[in-house]
Amino acid sequence: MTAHILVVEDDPKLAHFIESDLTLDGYCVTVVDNGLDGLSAARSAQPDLLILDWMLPGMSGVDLCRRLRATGMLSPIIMLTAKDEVSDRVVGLDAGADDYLTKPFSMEELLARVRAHLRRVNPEEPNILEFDALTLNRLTREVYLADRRVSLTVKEFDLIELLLSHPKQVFTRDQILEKVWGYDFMGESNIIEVYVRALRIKLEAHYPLRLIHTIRGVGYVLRDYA
Amino acid sequence: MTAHILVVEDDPKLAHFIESDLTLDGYCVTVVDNGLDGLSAARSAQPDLLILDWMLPGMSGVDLCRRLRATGMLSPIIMLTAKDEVSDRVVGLDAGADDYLTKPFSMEELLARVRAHLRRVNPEEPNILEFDALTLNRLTREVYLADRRVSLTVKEFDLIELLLSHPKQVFTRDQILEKVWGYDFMGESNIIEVYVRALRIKLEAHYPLRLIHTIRGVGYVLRDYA
DNA sequence: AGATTTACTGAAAACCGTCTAAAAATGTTT
DNA sequence: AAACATTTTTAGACGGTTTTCAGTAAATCT
Repeated sequence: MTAHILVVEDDPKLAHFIESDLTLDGYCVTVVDNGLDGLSAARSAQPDLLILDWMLPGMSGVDLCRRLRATGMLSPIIMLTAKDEVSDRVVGLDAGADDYLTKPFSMEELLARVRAHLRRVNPEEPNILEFDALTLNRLTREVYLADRRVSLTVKEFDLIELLLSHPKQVFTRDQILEKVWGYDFMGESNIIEVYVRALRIKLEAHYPLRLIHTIRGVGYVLRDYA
Repeated sequence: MTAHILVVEDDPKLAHFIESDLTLDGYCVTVVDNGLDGLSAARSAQPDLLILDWMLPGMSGVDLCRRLRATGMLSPIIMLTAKDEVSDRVVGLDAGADDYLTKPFSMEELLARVRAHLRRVNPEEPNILEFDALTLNRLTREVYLADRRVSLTVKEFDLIELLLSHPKQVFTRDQILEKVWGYDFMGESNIIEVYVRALRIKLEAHYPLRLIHTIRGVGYVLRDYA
């Protein structure tokens, strides 16, 4: 789920910066400090994105990039370099790099590019969610159940969208409260029950099967069996 | 289980804010107000994460950080500072800090970073646990025994989850009470026996082998031999 | 073997979570 | 401003879960 990023950087200080910022942004990060290790790490870990330094001991970032592309690596590659001549840039892109960042650069910039590339490869979450006879369209904010449109309020929609985003996965009350209502904590309230009931009434009015199930003491799930 | 956090902060007001917020988030928090105490507290308590103020009486946070790293402290360190010059940031990260927060900051921000760092160090546990014919899915909160779904109550689930997290490891009654019930102490009660029995009945109804074994005088184990 | 400790069993009691319906509060449209 | 829709709160009923209790069985020790 969370994207895995491989960083090949021999400057320990810079490597540490990059690692901590990427990690903070929620990525799973692996750092190695030379080209050979980069090659094997890339092959075994199958990262979703690679960040390679131009200059590396053993094998240069460009060579590493070329060899990875030659052996079928498709994930986006961002090159880091101290030089900014066009010729170098051409060499890098020619070797198969997708992007090119010249030192010094800000972490914001790196993070922005990482996000952009990952978004491109990993198309954002689908706009259509489906489960059993349920279909939800995030763009039109419409929900259909067995080809019949079900009209929902905002909160009802957000709730079913959450459940539909991970069918069969049990969501705790706290998770629901946080995702749908944005509350971190909330002293006793049965707002969730009220909305689950509203949804059930609307869904089960024209469909015989219960889809939203109560997991007593925990929360709720979307699934097609009892 | 619950992460232990050491806070070294000499401003009593800020220290109190941090302590109460972290405690509310479920962490076990220790607060000291100077570098020397911080050093000894860090060595004796082995915290999972440290929050150090940049400016401290006696020993600065940077020095403290450097000395801790020099003596093998591996836990993530978050520095708090009023300055935000890049040079300081570099000095801090250079001393071995993992992160850096400039005052004033919101508690949400601090909590988010704390969570992020702890998540990195303590990689979350697997969602699927298996042993013998038993399979437990933490996301769907379902337990299968020999391809047959076993429906469990919350406490039953939590108990089998604990046993399943370390098959063949004997759990004492106290451990079970703490992990499943959250009780630290409890005058005589046979809740555990009652729940073990409930689990055995449900599991052994369709499976011939006893998986939960009693270790007399100690507690219980999950294993496939007597 | 008998005494003593420890665990198991079955059922009742207490407790708590969820459902339900309706009213109150809030927001939106006409 | 009135009418309507949505969101949130309130309160009681219901039922499953959790816990306690008392009696029985099994293991350990003398």
